[in-house]
Amino acid sequence: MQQKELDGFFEKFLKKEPLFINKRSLQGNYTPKTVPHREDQINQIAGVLAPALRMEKPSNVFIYGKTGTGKSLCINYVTNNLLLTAERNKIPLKIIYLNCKLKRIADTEYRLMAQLTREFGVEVPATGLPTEEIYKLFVKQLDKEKLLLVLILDEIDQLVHKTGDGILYTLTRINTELKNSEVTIIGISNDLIFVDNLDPRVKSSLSEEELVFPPYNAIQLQSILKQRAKEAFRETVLEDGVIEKCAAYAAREHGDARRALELLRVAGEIAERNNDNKIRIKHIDDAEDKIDRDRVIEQVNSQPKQFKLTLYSILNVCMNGNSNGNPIFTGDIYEIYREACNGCGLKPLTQRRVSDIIAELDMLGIINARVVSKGRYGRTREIKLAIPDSTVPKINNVLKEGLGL
DNA sequence: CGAGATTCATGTGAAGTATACCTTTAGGCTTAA
DNA sequence: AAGCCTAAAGGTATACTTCACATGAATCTCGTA
Repeated sequence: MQQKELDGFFEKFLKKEPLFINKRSLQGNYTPKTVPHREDQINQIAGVLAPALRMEKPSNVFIYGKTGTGKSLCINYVTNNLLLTAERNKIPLKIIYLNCKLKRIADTEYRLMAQLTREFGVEVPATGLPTEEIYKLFVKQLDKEKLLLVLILDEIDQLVHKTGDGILYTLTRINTELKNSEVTIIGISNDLIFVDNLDPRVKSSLSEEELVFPPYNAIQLQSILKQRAKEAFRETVLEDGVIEKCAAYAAREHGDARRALELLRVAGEIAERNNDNKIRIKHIDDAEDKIDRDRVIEQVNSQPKQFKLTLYSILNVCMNGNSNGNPIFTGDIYEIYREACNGCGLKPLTQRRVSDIIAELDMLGIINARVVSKGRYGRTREIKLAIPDSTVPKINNVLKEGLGL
């Protein structure tokens, strides 16, 4: 009986006209044929990088802009084309893109160099070797034959925040050690004031060219959405006002185009799942919830156990005791944390370390933690959840599962 | 009443430790001439 | 004697701990008006 039902379901699914023609064009890593509202930036990047085709080292570039303002997209767009031309003309050009935020991949000097070396097809151990050794290995690989390397470091501010600007210094100086090859560095940062704390030597050599990506406004977002929607959906499936609403939502959050596109895509998926033949405005609201939830859950899940446990403790303190938005403090959390450690057989870390973990959770945007002085009553972090209440229980479950509680 | 000293709870920096992993080296064993 | 394997020695990166000092506004203290 159950089987029959399922059969019917699949049959119906097949007969139904799909909403999507090409879902890919709404996905994050998709590079469209044209990038509207970013002509200036693209031209500038192209202008800077073009000398590479004559085997001259392009200037280093520094790019600022909030998330979803098209930084990665434009870089991708330009470098892809550059690479094509280079291949056609047999120019030895290599482009490496690295996101420095990725835990355990490129978040320390050693790991960054190791990852770069791996890009040349050389396996390097995750630990054990001196960083210097890896550096030499990388230089050797790079200098084996004439090559222009364009190194794109995304979210470079995170890296510097964690490990200081020593890496950038070595990287900007690497050209002096190379005989055949040359390296151009493109740094991407969300943080506009981050450069000010850099060693002046690094600063000047890294930002030979600077480029700012302003946020998209609602009108621009609309046109982007329309362009992509045309590729993604069949013609009649969008209810009036859907695009406008997506754009408005995203404009509200510093013009984040990635978010707008995701909103539209997820709304489509929800509509499809509900057997609706149109994407309606209410689907967007559902989509917004779902995206927030999924993003946080994914982020939470990729954290190490101790981070999860710390977050779990924060969640518990927030929900149980003084729930209604009252801030909570490091001390409270550490107490609960210790208890929770007993609960799941994990060895408790020191408060010192937990304090650092809380700071990192703050950096990730899962919580808001602010150092406040409470006068006579000491000094502590004031911690608030940065995730919507509706998703808290779900995340709590995810954490419990991950910790075996 | 107000200026300065005190105080609390924890932030924060530096140095040390444990662990996991790496390469090098020396010793011991096997093998083949 | 040469070749190969193994274990010890000596090294590193990373996550964490230990120690010690820094912070900064509420509160206290005490001199002065």
